[in-house]
Amino acid sequence: MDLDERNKKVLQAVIDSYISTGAPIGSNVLCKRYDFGLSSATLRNIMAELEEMGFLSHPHTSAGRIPTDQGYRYYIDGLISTSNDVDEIDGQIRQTPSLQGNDVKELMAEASQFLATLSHCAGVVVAPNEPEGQYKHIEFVRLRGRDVLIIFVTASGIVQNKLIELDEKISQHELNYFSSFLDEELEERSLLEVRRRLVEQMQEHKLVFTRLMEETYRASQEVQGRDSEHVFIGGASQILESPEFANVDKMRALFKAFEDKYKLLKLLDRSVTAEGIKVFIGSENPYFEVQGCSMVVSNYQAGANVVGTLGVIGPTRMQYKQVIQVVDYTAKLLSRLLGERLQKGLER
Amino acid sequence: MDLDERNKKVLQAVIDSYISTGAPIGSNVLCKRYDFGLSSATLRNIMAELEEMGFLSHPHTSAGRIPTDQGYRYYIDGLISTSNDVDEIDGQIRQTPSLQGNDVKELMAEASQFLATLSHCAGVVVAPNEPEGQYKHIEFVRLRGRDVLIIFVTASGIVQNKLIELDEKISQHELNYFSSFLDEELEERSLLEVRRRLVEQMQEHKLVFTRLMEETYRASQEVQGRDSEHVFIGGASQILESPEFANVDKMRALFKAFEDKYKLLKLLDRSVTAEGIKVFIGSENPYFEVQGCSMVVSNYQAGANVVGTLGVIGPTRMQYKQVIQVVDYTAKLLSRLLGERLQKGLER
DNA sequence: ATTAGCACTCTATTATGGTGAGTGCTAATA
DNA sequence: TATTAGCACTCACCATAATAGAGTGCTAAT
Repeated sequence: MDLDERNKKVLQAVIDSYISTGAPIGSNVLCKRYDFGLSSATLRNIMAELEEMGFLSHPHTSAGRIPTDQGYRYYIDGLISTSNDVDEIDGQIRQTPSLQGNDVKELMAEASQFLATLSHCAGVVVAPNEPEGQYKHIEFVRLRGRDVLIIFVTASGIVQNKLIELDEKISQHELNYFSSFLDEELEERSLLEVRRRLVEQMQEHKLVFTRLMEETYRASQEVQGRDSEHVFIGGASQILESPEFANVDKMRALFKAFEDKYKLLKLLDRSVTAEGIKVFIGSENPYFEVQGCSMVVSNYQAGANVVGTLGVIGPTRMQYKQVIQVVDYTAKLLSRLLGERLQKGLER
Repeated sequence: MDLDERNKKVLQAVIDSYISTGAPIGSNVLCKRYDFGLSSATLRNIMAELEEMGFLSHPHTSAGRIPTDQGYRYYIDGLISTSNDVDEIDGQIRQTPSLQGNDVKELMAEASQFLATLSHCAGVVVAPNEPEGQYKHIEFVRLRGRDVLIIFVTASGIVQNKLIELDEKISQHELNYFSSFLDEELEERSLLEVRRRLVEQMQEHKLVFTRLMEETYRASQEVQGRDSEHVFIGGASQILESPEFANVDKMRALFKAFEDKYKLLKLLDRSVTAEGIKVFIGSENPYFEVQGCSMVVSNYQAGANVVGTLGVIGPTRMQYKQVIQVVDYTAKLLSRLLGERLQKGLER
């Protein structure tokens, strides 16, 4: 399905126009606004052709053309492959305060807000999941005789805490002993190894500590858990600004979808397999039921490993050029920040 | 401004009807649906009187009556003082899964969701703030030479962590020493005392530890911090179900307001001074600009102290009876759970 | 004091016609 | 052969008008 150079230009123009005005565009306006050296009649023929091929459509007989999802797809594929232009949003990014959260969760929340502000879409960030992440420290704090607070720390500074109730009393002294034991045992291991090691240990020592080990095991799972607490949505109200969501039912559907963070999580996790920016247009995404939405997503890294996903959700008619740049920038920014944190955790 | 028994009944009926149907009610329908033993003409006179007094109003000449904010106020004041009826929502509450979060934050998020589900409004919970809360433990984890992770734990099991960079290198051994020192020094003290003590200590020891103390001080502030991270909103999309928000602009305004959690925080913190349920109707609340909203809020406790606020935000036309019961129930439930946690932390 | 009756008011709904942007087709043109 | 001018036709959109119906306020009778 390849297009003539001229047709390509016309398609581009139609989509550009539609993206910026939101109104269907007719042959006359197109002819006047862009300089094709062609008459409106010829444009009409071309547009009819593009419609035939599935790139454009008609809201009704006497309206102008609007892009179909397939049209957007063609447009964006062209965009991504040739996106070496100067950063047009550079100025905006400079003006926006950067991320500085201490806590990883804080950082994620800020990043989602950052995305939203710059893209005028809802920003979504899935918190890091590092099976290769390194164990750093475990701490047990005895509260009452049988109640113990477990604090699990990874090298990149993620802290997971958990309140449990043991079957038997245990002293703080014993807890400290056990914590040093684990620190020594698990030092420098990856979370995956940590869990394997814990299982082995549990089979050896069939003691009081078994329960503690079990819970430590759970904590190590939770630290890289994939539940709704690990999804951050910022600036959802940005979407409400766009006229395509000036419809009450659509809004409702959208916010319902946002509340089901778990689904969103699965969606984002599955969507992004390869590295780099990915764009999902309208119906292309089977998991997100809301009509007329697109997603622009990317991976981010901590050190050498891809650990999470971030992106934006907005109307299909969005400013893809800018949005792609913003998502790309944010992914790189977050990767850099996490990389730094990781460095701090690993060096000695 | 006291009402005749008969007028009271009519007002009650009008508001009941309006709350359940959402449509202005006329004298004819009122006459047929409720059994006053009065003709529609008499009701017309009464309604005109109630309007005169400011309890009812007219959308336009030939429409039925709807309650004013003042009308609601009267209605609710009567409601609260006489709310000793059987729990009508009892069944629903039993069917709804209860709160079980481990982490305090998780618990708060669950509570906001719980409120929303039962009240069909947005649920809001402000996380506990306990100046009287007790210090339990501090832990310093050395990451790289100058980077240290501070973990601050209170008796009720709240964990606050913070990543800092010192000016000088420091060994894990020194950190452990300092942590034991602080644990001994601050044991059993309230957060308020902890901060006072830290200031004193800082003046005595003008050493490397000063920076650590400073940051410990900050962590102790943050643990009872009052920033946007401490506000939990659940089920905001519930509000979208009600027809009064079927208006796009209102929706927008509402969600904008929800995103400004900081403002919401101040609003809730200020609103509730006395104990017990409070209801804010429409314009009564000067800080929340969205028109047509009411709030039902209550305090909750940890042990003997009031530590936080929770409630719901919904359309002025909400099922106050049920909602009040739900908010009351949730506040008590949360108080109980926090009380239990606190017990665990304090006993030895 | 209450009620029946009635004229009046105002919204909501439906019907109607005009307007204009845009198309598709045909015939003329380069 | 590709392009263009011209023209009839379509259809959403808007404003206006007409109608129906719910509800009121007032007056006079009970």
